[in-house]
Amino acid sequence: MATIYDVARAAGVSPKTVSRVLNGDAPVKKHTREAVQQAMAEMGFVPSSAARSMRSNKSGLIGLITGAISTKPEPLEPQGLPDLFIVQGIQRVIAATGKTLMIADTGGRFDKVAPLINTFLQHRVEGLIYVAEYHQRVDLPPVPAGHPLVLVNCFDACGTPSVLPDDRRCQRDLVSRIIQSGHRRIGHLTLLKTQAATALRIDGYKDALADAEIGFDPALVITPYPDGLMDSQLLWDAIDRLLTLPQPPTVLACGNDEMAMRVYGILRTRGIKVPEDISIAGFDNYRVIAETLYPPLSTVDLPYAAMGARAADLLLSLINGDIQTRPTPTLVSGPVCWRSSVTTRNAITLLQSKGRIPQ
Amino acid sequence: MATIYDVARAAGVSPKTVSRVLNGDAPVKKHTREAVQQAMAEMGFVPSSAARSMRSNKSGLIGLITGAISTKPEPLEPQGLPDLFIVQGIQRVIAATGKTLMIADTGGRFDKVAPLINTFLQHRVEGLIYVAEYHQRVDLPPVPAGHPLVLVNCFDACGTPSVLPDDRRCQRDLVSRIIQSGHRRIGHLTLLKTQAATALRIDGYKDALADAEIGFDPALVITPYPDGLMDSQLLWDAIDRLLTLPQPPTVLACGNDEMAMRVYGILRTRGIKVPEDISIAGFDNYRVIAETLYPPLSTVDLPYAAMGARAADLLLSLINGDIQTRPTPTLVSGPVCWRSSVTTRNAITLLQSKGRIPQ
DNA sequence: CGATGTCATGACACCGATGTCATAAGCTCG
DNA sequence: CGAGCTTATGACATCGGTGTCATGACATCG
Repeated sequence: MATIYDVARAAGVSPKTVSRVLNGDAPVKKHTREAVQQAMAEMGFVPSSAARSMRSNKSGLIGLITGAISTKPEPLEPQGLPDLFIVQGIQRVIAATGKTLMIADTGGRFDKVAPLINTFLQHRVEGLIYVAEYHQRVDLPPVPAGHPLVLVNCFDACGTPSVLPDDRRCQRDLVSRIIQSGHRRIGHLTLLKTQAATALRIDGYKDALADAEIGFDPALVITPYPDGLMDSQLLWDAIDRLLTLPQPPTVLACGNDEMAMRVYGILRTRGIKVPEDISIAGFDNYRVIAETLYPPLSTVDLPYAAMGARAADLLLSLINGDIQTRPTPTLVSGPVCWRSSVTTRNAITLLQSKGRIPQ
Repeated sequence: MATIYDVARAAGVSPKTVSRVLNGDAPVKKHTREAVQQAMAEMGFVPSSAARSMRSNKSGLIGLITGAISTKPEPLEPQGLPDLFIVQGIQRVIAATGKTLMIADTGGRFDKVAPLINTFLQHRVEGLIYVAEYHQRVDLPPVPAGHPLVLVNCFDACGTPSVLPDDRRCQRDLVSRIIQSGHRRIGHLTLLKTQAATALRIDGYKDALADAEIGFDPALVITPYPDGLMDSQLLWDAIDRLLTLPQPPTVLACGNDEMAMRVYGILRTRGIKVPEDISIAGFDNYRVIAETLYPPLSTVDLPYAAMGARAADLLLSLINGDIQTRPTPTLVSGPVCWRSSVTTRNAITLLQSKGRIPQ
């Protein structure tokens, strides 16, 4: 591969002049410049970023660690790959700055994180991003000082800057929108209790109820898969428990769009129509599901790409030294995506259930 | 950041000795080695791969270009992100060799491919992989000689080594399995005619029919979205045309799992039961869909991860010079995933439809 | 006209590893 | 005991760019 020395010889100038043409950091006579450019083109010269970064101590690299790209232990968690959208968002912002992203995944094994960080440090990355597969607490191996690190979709105990989904606000917005449509009894099928998002979303659910001055009924909140095993029978049992309540819910707000999809299937085989008999809402706006289901699913968009973009911006600020550290996590929320899986209950029904009009 | 010179000074040895400890390529007295290792640990020394690769002319980097990680122009094609699984497979193989993967995406814009290749060349990648989003022909900008390139999920006119899904064989296997279950009239809802996979799959469909000595009826093969616009009405029209045939199909083999999912929804709103009234099969084994649908979807696994792994193996061989070029594309197929969306028709029905038993 | 300044270019050192060769110490063996 | 060998270590050049400083050719100005 040709070097600036080869180019310099061919163009009859010094290597330094070639460097100047490359970077445009000092004036070069037009005639000289063109000779150099022609030589570069003829020889197919491509500058070596290794040599460049060695001298300048700037690699132009950003390291990204995720479990996203890898299959988990098997079987693949059908999580919905939200982390991939986070990577998208990061990629877009980083690419726009001319830096290059190095992506590595842990293959699901946490003990690979330290070696991966080491590899990145060898490449002298200017910053590191860690993307978790779902909202969780993590405990990363220590990163030497002077290497900015941003966590996305996760947080740690030592106040590392992080970008998190605003589960509470999203759930609140969704439930508020449902209430606005006239529903008063809202069932909530949660994800696992162990997931950080679950408690936050229950808080958001309660917030929305409180805003509308609706009392909270714990019987309406159920965790269908308490042990993480996704069994249709368990899901039906949970739904059944809700539907046989003295005052059954008119809508089921599911922990995510995938669960909503399962609920669709189960209800239909039981002869219950969606949304005529009962309304369904999801969470995540996992579009392949939400837009393809019939009827299309009302859900709330967890803006994973935006989270990624925010994280990248934050990292770039840290690299530039614009800001020091941000101990408070950055919360990102997304819009409610209203489709047709939740019916509008009319005002009379609404007022009746509020007790303002006798039934 | 500490260098081997700093370490050498701290340990009272020469830089070269530190290098020997690092690489273990020459004997070092135990006492000396331990002193060096301790110094390295204390100073948090991490070798610079830039310096290393400059001297050795080996970067240990593999460049991967894809549109996978990026949102397309908007709206996001709900393709199913198969290319991400390809990236998984590549990642796993590359990581096992100790090399590092640099991933960049085109953001859907083809004109970004050339600059991305250039960036990778600057980093002196040892090889390049291009991953397409769906089986297609591509025409990449030229890559300078001496840089191995492998195409995945795509091929070009100049015989660049490529790894492709064996659409024909997969479709044949799936249809054969359907025939084995007693079906004789098999509807086929194809993807776009412009997609490379479509013609191959129709060939596979015909192969399976021929194997079972069933005549091919062109009326059973329909492209529901001829213009690429996914409209439920168009899909219903296509299904309706099939169901109103003199001899309607007993099963619908869909172009992919997502289409199958839409078909589920549409049939149900028309009061047609799956699989009692009509069986459905998909394509891709997009698990979030295939396993979550109710009933779970019979489909065929396009082993994207395996394709990625094969591509990475192929690239590594090219880098090592083990092989020259492989002008024939490598075809990869996957197993039929039999679930419960296709019913078994009993032998009498089968024989009747073959005309061997009078009805 | 000479002092001063600007422009275009080159010489040279340097970034941090490693390959090559040299060398000192220790050992074997005739 | 010294030639010859192995072992452990160091000096130095090198990879391909870029930062620093120097230099020669002109232009400007008092």
